[in-house]
Amino acid sequence: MMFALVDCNNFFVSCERVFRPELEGRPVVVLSNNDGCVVSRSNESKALGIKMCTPFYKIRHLADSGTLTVCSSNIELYRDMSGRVMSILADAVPRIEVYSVDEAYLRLDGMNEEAVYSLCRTVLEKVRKWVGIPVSIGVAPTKTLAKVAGRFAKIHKGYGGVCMMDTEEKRLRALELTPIEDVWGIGRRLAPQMSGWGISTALDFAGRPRGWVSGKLGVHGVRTWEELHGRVCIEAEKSERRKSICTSRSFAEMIEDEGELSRRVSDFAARCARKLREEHSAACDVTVFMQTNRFRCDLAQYSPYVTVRLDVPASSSAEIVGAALSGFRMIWRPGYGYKRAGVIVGNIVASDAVQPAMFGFDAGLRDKNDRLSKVMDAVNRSCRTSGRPLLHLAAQRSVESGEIMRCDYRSRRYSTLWDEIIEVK
DNA sequence: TCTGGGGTCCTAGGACCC
DNA sequence: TCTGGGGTCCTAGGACCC
Repeated sequence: MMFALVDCNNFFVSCERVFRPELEGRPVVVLSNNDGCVVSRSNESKALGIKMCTPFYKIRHLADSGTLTVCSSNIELYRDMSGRVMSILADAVPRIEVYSVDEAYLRLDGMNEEAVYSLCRTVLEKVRKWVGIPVSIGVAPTKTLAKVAGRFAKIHKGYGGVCMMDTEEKRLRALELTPIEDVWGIGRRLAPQMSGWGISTALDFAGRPRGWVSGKLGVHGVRTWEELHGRVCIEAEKSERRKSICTSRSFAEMIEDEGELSRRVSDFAARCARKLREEHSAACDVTVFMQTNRFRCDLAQYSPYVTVRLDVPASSSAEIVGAALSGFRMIWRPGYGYKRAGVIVGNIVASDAVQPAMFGFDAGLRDKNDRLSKVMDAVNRSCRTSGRPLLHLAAQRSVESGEIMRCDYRSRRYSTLWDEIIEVK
């Protein structure tokens, strides 16, 4: 059995470059929401020493001097581009597993090495030619090893983007050359501990006895260890249905006003409800959280959250927003400047499996709410010209209404909005 | 002045039950 | 005075991922 990990290089930056070819070869970064910090870097900006998650204000001087090109994130564009890449992959093999917006695993069973290699080359070239996105592909017997191979495909030009780990010698050599902190599953917290235990490479880790790994790191560590030995442990595909859906934002300015914050929370809740309906799901739990500015040690901190339980799983905006607002009222305290808030809906089930409640929420009202949500969804689907919904509940205030979000370096919505596409032409 | 957003899984400890 | 033990479920928090 073989897995191929297909990974889009510097994905968000590469998406921007498709529509702005003049950025090729230049240092480019894409910023997070609110132009907060760096979330994607071109190789040239990595070479400048810019780290992932660097706050933008620390590198603003590079942008001002013209050294660095900065883009605000354009999530709709990236999602659209991701879909195009994934559909090419899905056409290439019988089974793919989309792991994230910029990564997917291909299952390559029953093929010999040459066939695998040639398939990977074809995929790489098609994605590059048809979508314009450069990818790296790592092939190995397990997903963790495919990640290792993918890293080599990315950092060593000699591979031409495809690295195959198809012999025992290559596996051992690759593990020897892979720092432990670059292994999938070894994160920020574990890496320093590893070095304390005298482990600096993946090979050092793989050389420890299984029992030792189990004692120190538990089942998670054992899985990684097994996978590095070439034995498949991480196979299960993610379930179809997400287990929780979160909508949250940091605010450009701190919010102190109760009404203002509750409108944002209502909006987050309505977005969660909409996402639920899009997936034909319903949720039993609605969690509301808010946070003060954790970087301002000089200010009082307060970061409460609460989960409101619904009697019957719901997906109508009215019910989800209602639950979120009741949670909001439980935890809101005056006198703080809130920098971030959000809503998480959890305990998600299929909406067609929902049993009507015998008591509690009135069935007639529920039905009315569901129908209202359907109508709103339909109207908003057919009237989306500005990227924001036309209809919303009175309690909401759209977080993307412009005046409250910063996005000074935003690219056009090249692939997703007709008015802007027409404008480009 | 200025620091993202959205997920998953595991585990320890408490509640509860017999 | 003396106060079991084991199993299961739930939850909060931590760690990881992109």
